[in-house]
Amino acid sequence: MSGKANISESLAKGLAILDLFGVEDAGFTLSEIAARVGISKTSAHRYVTTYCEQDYLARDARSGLYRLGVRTLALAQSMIETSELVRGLRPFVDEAAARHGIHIDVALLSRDAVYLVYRRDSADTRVFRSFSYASSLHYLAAGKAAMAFMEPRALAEIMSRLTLAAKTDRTITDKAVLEAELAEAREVGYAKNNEESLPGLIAIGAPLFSLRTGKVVGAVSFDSSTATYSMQELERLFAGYLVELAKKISAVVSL
Amino acid sequence: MSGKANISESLAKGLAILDLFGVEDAGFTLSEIAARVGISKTSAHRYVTTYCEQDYLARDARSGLYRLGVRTLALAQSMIETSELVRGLRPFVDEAAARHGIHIDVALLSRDAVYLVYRRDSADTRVFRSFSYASSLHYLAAGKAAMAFMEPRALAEIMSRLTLAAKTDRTITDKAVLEAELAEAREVGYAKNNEESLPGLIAIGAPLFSLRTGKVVGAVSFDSSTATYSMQELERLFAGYLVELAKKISAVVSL
DNA sequence: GCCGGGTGTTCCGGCTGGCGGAACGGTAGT
DNA sequence: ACTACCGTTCCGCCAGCCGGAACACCCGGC
Repeated sequence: MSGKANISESLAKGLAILDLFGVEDAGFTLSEIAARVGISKTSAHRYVTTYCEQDYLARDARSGLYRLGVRTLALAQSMIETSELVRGLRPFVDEAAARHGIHIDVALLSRDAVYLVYRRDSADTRVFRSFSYASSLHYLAAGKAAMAFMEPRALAEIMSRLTLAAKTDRTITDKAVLEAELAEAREVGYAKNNEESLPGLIAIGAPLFSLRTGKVVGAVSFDSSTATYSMQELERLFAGYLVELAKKISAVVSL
Repeated sequence: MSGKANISESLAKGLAILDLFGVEDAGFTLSEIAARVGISKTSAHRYVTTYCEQDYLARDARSGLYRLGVRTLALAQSMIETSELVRGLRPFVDEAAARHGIHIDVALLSRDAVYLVYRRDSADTRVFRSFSYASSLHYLAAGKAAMAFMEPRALAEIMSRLTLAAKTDRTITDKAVLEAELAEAREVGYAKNNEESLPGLIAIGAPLFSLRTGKVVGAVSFDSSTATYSMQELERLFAGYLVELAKKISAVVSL
C-alpha cells in the first residue's frame, strides 16, 4: 500500500506506538494511542496488551496511563553490551584516557539526539555500569560535531525539527548563529560547547564516520570544567588529538 | 491459536526477535533469527528490515550480523524520564542522600535482572544523565532483596533459570546457600552483598513493593567501600533507615 | 439520585497483508 | 569450479489483523 515494500506493517504500527513515548509526554490512554497512531481502539488494545505482557509497556497504577516498561532498559543494556562498535572503540578511548589523563565520551547519533554509549572514567569501581543520554543536539559538543559533518539534506531536515531550547544563558537559540558555528566546525574539524549545556562546563567534540556509507554516526567528545581549562587551552592542548582519535576510530571500527 | 487471546501475534513474534539479543550473544544472521524464532526466512526478513528502518536493529558493516540499534537507547531514556515511579521517588532519595551524606541507588526488577533507574550522586555536574544496569540478581544487594520478598512461585521459577555465575570469589554459587541468605533477609527486612560483585565493595538493599498488587517491583540499596565501613557498621548505622525509606517510598509511589 | 462522556474490553464478519516454499544473485570457503 | 551459505524477491493461500459496534466500568455534573 504505502511507499516502501517488504516491511511488516503490523510491526511498523507497533513501533509507531513506541514512538509516541517521547521525553516530553508522560503517558497515554489507550484511546489517545489509537488516535495518534491512526488505528482503531481494538487494534491499539491488541498491540498494547502484547507490549504489556512483555514489560515493554506498563500501566501506571493510579493514573491508569500507559507508559514505557522496565523491559526497555534491558534492551538498551544489551545494545551497549553487544555493540561491536562499543567493543571496538574501547581500547582506543581507554588508551587515550590513560595517556592524557582525561575522560573521553563516545556518543552515537540516532534521529535528533546523541546517546552516550561509552565513558571512560578514572574511578571505575561501580557494580552497575552506566550509560547516558541527552535530549538534543544543539547544546552539546558531540551533537554539534555530528550536525556539522552530516549531509546537507539530512542537516536541513533536522534543523527544521530542532526547537533550540535554552539550557543555559549561553545556549545557542538562533538558527543563523548555529549555522555559522557549524560552518566553523567544518573548517577546523571539531565543534565546541562553551557553557551552553551547563554553567562552568566546556567541551570539544569530533565526528565519527562510517567507513561503509561515509556518513556521520556519532562523535567523541571531551569536557572540562572552566576552573581547570579555558576554552583556548582546551582547543590548543586537546583538539588536534581528539580529531586524530576520531579518525583512528572511524578507520578501524565498523558501522 | 496459542493460549492467550487478544494479543497481536505479529507483534509478539517481532518482540521475540528482540528477545534473542541477550547480553551474551553478539549478533545474528537472518537465517539464525528465523530458525530461533521459528518463522520463515521471508517473515524474518520483513520484520528485521522494519526494525532496521527505525534503527531498532542495525547491520554490522563488516560481519553483516544484525545487532540492536541505537534507537533502543532512546527508548530507555524515555522510560526513565517519563517513569512516574522515578519522578516520585526522587525527593525521597535526594533527601536521604542530603541528610546522611550517602549515595542511594534505586533499582527496578524485570524478569531476571534489576535495573538501576536513579542514583543520587553528590557531584551531579554531568551533562548526560546516566542510568545503569546489572545482568543478574544473585550477587547484588538489590537483587537479593527483590528475590527474598517475591512470591515463592515466582522465586522458584527465577531460581531455576539463574546460573549463579561467580563475579568474585565471594559470589554465592550454591543454591542452598543463596536460599539460606534469602531466608535471613526475609527475617531482618534487608539483604546484604558482602564483596560478592566486586572486591572491596559491600552493600545492603531493601525491597520496594507495589501498593496495588503487593508484589516486589524493585529495591533501594546503599553501597560502601570496605575501607570506610565494615559490614557490621553498615548494618548498624544504615539498615534500619534503609528499610524505613523503602517502606516510605512503597507507600507513596505508584506502580 | 440519574445521566452523559470518558475509559478499557470483547465479539464478529470481511478482506488485507503476513505467511512460507521456491527460485534468484552474491560471496566466501574448499 | 563447485558447494554452501548468505540475503533478497516473487507469488498464491489462508491465517489473523482490522474496525464497527456493543459491552461493563468509573467518574464528574447538571
